[in-house]
Amino acid sequence: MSDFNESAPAPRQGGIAARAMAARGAKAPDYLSGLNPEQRAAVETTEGPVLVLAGAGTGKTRVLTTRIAHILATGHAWPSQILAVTFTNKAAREMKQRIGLLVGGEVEGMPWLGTFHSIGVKILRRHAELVGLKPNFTILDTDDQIRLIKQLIQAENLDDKRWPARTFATMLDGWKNKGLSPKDIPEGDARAFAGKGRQLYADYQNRLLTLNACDFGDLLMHPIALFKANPDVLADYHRRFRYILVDEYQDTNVAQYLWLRLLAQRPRETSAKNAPPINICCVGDDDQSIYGWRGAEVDNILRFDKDFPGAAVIRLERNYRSTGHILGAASHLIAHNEDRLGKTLFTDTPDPEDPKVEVNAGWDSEEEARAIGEAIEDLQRREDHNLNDMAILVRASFQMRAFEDRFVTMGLNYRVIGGPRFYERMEIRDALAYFRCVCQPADDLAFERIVNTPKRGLGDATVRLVHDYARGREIPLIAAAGEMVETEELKPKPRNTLRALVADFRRWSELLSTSKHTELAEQILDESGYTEMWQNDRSAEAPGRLENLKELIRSMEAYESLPSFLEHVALVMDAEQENEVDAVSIMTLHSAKGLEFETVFLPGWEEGLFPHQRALDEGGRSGLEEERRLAYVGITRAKRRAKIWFVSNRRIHGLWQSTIPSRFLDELPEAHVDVMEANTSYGGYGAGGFGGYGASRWDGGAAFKQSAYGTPGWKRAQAAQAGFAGGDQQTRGGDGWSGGRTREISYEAEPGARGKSGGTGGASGFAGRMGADAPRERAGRGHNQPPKKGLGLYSSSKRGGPREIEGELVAKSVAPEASRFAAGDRVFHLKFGNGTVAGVEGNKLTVDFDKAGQKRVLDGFVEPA
DNA sequence: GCGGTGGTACTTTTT
DNA sequence: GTACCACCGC
Repeated sequence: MSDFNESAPAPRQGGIAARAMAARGAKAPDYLSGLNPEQRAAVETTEGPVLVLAGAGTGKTRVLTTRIAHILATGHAWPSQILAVTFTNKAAREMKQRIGLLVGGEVEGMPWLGTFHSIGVKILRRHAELVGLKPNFTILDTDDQIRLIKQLIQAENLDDKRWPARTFATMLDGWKNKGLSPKDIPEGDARAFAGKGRQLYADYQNRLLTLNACDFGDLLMHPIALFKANPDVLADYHRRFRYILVDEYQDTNVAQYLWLRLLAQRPRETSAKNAPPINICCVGDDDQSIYGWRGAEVDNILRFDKDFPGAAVIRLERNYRSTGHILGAASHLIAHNEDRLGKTLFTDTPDPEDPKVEVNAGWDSEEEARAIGEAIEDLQRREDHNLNDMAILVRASFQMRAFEDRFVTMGLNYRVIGGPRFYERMEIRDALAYFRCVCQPADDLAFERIVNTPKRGLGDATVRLVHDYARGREIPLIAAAGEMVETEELKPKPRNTLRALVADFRRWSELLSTSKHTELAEQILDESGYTEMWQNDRSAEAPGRLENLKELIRSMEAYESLPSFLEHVALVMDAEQENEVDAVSIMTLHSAKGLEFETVFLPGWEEGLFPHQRALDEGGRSGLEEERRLAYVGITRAKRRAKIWFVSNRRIHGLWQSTIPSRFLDELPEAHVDVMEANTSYGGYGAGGFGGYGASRWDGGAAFKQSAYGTPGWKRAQAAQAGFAGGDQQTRGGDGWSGGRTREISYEAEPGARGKSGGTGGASGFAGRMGADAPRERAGRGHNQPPKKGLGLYSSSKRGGPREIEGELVAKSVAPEASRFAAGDRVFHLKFGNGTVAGVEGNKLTVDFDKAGQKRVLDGFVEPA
């Protein structure tokens, strides 16, 4: 293994360079100034295992990057001797950039800074043959994986409806997260899939080997197996990596843990007695572990000092991000968790002017969206607050819809973070499949994807024949196709088409070494008819897809060849997005981790949604604790303002349910919280206990500031709700949503509510807000009346709604001013396509779309056709 | 090869 | 309620 020839001997700790540094060191180097004592300890404790428990906003990334700079500056190691792993490409990019700021170009010499997966590939490419792969193996994405599994399930003669490939893929993922190979999986799992669980897993792995392919899990599994089976290889890495740094350690799964342990610990009976130690430093926050559901083991961080005896544990608790109220609220909340190492965040700069955390109540999700929209405009107007500094963090993505709808009608710029990503779009995947076939003619999955895209008359029947032929001879599909077109086995028409296609691929492959890769890529898409397919497509998405294809080619410029671009794409499924327009961000709590905003809106704090019922049902207490950590993450994203909302009615799976406030609200400390009086809103929790949780201070009006809850309006409203919810209960049943936490409607508490069916009495309470008839209808029918109102503009998002076009689809005109369009104009809309303006009202247009029918849209969303 | 229909699922998401 | 998928019929 002379892979490491470039690795010069490490500067030893006692070495001259290091001592010189130390001697000079009374005066701390620049990069250390500005660190607080704990941060500095975390940076300077270079030797031995170190666990840095870095609370939210305590300068975690700074510590990590400064530590690396320090190791380099003091001559403890060369850049190539540092292994630094992150979870996401984004984190890796940021780290690299920040190290660059500290040490300059030296960061370029850090080949081992990257995600677990990218480093995994790197290792695997060097030793591919040791696990039965060729070094140019392909990395499958989830799509390919599922198609492959499906084939295997069918090959086993299992009903793929009863045994969906998706489910198997999830199990597979779980096994690989735990580092289990087919022989290691639990008996129960082995018996899954009609007793074929283990068999299928083994088949799947074999199939991957013949395809010369890996899935994401294998990028960790293979290196682990490789290290175990080849101690000499592992020893080489031991010699190489002097310093190992791990970001977000609380998110590591078992496989990643095993991988790290192999790299960080020499076997005890090592011959290299005098070998220098390997120093591992893990940075994380147990309170921000929110990925248990995808295999992360908080336990890894909780157990660190047992795994690495003598570990120094350094706590970073000084928070530089948020106000005292926000920290107070978040800390008090998270203190309800039992399984934690315990940290208390504090700030040095409390300010009496700081706003407390707000809790607001609303009637339903539409009202919630409206009120938040108003709050946003208010901040914008009165405080000159940038939209870019505000975010709405939701528990589940279906919540986004209400905000999108509302903001579109308001003309408020927004951006949805984390929708379907660039490389996941159909057209991009198709294009990539073409490129893969050209670069790796054995990539059957890619070939299957595009044989008949665009439609060229090579349907299932033909493909099956080619498949059988290929199987029989154990050759790839393209090769099989190439042979078959010379025989009589196919009917003339498909034979000719297939012959042409095979010839195309052959030709493109030959151009691989001579043409410029961007030109070749374009040529492939043109000659295959793929571009044309979208040009001929009259649907509204087609122009966007063509644009995406162009963007794909453009982004290839940065790479030197098609294969190197494909590798990048396989590992980096996100694409950078612009932040140039001022817009409110809407995203899930999960995707908010690591971000910060001046103002954060946290809607949907209701039992069943947050904490999510499923987390409770499936995860029990630890599920609840993870939900609580999610809440903690949410609150700590805010620098200055956190505004929490809950509503009393929400539609889940199509049914309107009455909901009760989240238990997390009760876990917030009163001292740091303001309960807002509902002014434009009605939030009703007058009656009833917190089923099983005793009284909540949200149950009564008492806790509400300047309570309006004694007023007649409030009482009527309450009555209306009791009547409504009472009826609602019948329809709800035990459908999983309600679980044991169904709101107990307390007629006793509000006797007047009964019989009257509440509605009419409540009307005045709602009038002007809900529309005078809404409550009557709701309460009167007694169940499942959607508190429907409003125009239902923008029925919005199937995939490809605003979410997909993200950032481009923010309304351009915010102020309702005269429209630049007039009736009769032809216009184009990113989502609805072409249409004719039927009417104009300020900046709102009524447009008859050719495809989508008549819609009302803001003129900022369309352009002249 | 398509388009309509019916059945089903429906938290969170990276690589 | 709705979105997606799979299947069936033309």
